[in-house]
Amino acid sequence: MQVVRFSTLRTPPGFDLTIQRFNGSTIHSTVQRLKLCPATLILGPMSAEKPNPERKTLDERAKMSELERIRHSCAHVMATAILRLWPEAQFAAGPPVENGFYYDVDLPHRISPEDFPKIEEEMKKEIKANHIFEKKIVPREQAIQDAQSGRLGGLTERPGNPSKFKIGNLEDIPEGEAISYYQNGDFIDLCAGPHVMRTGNIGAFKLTSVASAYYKGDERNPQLQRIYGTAFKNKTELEAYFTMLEEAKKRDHRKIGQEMGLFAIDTEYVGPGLPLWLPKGAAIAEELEKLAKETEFAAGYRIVKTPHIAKEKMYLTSGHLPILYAESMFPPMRLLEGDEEKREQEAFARMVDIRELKKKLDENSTEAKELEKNFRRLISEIDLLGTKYYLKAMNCPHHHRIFAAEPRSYRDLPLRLAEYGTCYRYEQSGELFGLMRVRSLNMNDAHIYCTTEQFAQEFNAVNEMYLKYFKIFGIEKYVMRFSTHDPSRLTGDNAKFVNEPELWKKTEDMVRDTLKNSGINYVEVPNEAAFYGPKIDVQVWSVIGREFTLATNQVDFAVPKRFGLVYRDKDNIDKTPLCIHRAPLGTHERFIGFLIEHYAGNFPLWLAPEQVRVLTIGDEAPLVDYAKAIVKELRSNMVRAEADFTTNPIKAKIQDAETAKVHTMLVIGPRDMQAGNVSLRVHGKGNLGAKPKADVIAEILCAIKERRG
RNA sequence: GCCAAUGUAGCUCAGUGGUAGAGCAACGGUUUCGUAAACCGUCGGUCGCCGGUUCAAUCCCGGCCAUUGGCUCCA
Repeated sequence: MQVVRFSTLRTPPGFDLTIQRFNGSTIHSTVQRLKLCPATLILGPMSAEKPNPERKTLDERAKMSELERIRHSCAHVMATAILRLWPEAQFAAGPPVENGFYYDVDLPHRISPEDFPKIEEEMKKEIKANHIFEKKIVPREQAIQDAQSGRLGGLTERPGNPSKFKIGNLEDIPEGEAISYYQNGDFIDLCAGPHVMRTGNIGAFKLTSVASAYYKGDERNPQLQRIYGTAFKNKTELEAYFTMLEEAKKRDHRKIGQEMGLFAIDTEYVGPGLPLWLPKGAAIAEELEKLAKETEFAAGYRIVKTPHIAKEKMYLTSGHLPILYAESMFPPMRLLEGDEEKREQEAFARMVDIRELKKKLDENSTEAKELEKNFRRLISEIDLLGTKYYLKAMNCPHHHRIFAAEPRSYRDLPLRLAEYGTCYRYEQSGELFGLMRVRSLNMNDAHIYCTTEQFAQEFNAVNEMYLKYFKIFGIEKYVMRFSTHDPSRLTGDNAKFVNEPELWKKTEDMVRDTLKNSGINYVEVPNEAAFYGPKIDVQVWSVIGREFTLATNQVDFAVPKRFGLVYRDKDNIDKTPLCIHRAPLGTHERFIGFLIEHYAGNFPLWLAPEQVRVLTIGDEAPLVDYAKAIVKELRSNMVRAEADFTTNPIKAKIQDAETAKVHTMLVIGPRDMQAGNVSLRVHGKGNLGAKPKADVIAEILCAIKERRG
């Protein structure tokens, strides 16, 4: 096994990006040919033990760049400064990260950005003192003792305030591995290094934000305050970094989406995470859908349409309910039939009575407890009344019922059912993020039912479809992630995966072989599979560096069986098909959010919300008539063309069109009209001069048809 | 969901314990102009919502909602 770290994904040249964690897991891969496009890889061996994702191996540490050492050292300096201000602070982990460093600290005082100046002041003192980062190897017993005395991650011994997180960190250090301290001035930290020579080697730094994080990334652990900062070799680089951040913010899809009028999120009337597609944004979605429909029709997919809701039984059968996926689904709506409504009202009335009675009693009395029991029984009684309907969070169960709607023969396979519909997922409020993470999802979804023999070819075809799409959009920076199951989670309280050990092995091997044989680069991530089978996700990064799954391709060997899906094989025996869930364009929301940032709003002609704007110089009637005819011709050819025939000066009209990121501007003045020309101007390319009207229109139609970048 | 910060006009943002401004946008008019902003005027806000303190709250305090930055989770 190898740990994979890679750099420079969505950061500008010269800035080192290290991704240590990948959805909570360290990236593993068994492959040697780890040339992930186009990320640079640094490989290092990994210990046989299940890794703590926070922990780097010694080998990885040895390879830390100068910049990482500066940042890591700066984290220690920050801890030193925080301790000068709040000596009781307890520290957990303080590594360098993609664009800087952080240190997790437990402290009753809530550190806010207002505290940054005084922390930075202390840090400057520590840097000015130019202390040496002194390394010391100590026996484990001494380390434990120093942690208990509060000396680790402290300036002095702190009786009664042991370094509790350092004790936990010590446990993660394998037996036999050297335990080392680093000391700068009074500050001693349990740390494997490496550091710069002296605190004075930290060139320029700045604290950036404060957040919270669970100790060791586990939500059962205490929440710590995570103080983020960044550091560079010198002030120039530090300033360049902040300039870059400002630039990145300008292409944030939320900002551009607002400016260009692509979508709106009306939290008051519609709800958080439920974007409204404005006409211009919807136009992009339509284009994506058109691309998908053309591609999929040619590849033998058939479109189906299904309702947005289904009975509870559907999801109990699929396994999404009662527990596994319940949190991610909107609560059900219930339809009461017959006398159920009456029974419900009676139960409610009784509940009110019970509450009143209970108020008069001592909470711990037997009678109160009995009433409480009755109250709960009534709740569960009500819960059982009526038929529950759920908003669908995925299309697969509906598609399974389509499979079941007719008798199937092996001759029908592979059966590829595609749907362009909306699903609804109840994402946690803190997860919502512009278009990238929403609660209503328009999916380019399909399910392929096939035999084991057909699997490899079908699975490959899906992967090729991704790559074809990515080429069209010029998406080059992505990582394919192959998620497998964790055998220890097939049964028991912590069970996450269907208990079919052999099928897991078989399908995972199939996927791995398919990937290897097709030469696709990927990383393998244990324990991240869907509950019904292994999957491949395509990971990309938003402009502010947040990671997202764009496309997905999943194997399902479990759910078709639960629905009793079968086809009659050649040997006259009924067999269960495999199912491939795939969404090469992910959801429209996320894909478009990504594309907005990818293109910085400057969409290619075929995708541009407003493809052409015709601008007249002045508003004389004959000129306007000439221009109107051009708009009409374009529109009758399905070109999204708008007109600006106002009396504003042409400079102002061009300014408006450029600001709106209109792809092609056709400027028409009296001279053009007389010659049967239009003056062509393309967004970002400036004035391309006068050309015959017919030629320009033909070229526009051609470029759209060919989806030219 | 958790931790923190933020919430002033459609947008970007000033500002104050004595019920608010600017630029852009929008609208009306003047201008008839050749490739990134012509000129004049008008409209526009229960200062996120609810409650508390106060003679008086947009400002201080509390709760809620939403957003942002993270964590956890995911397409």
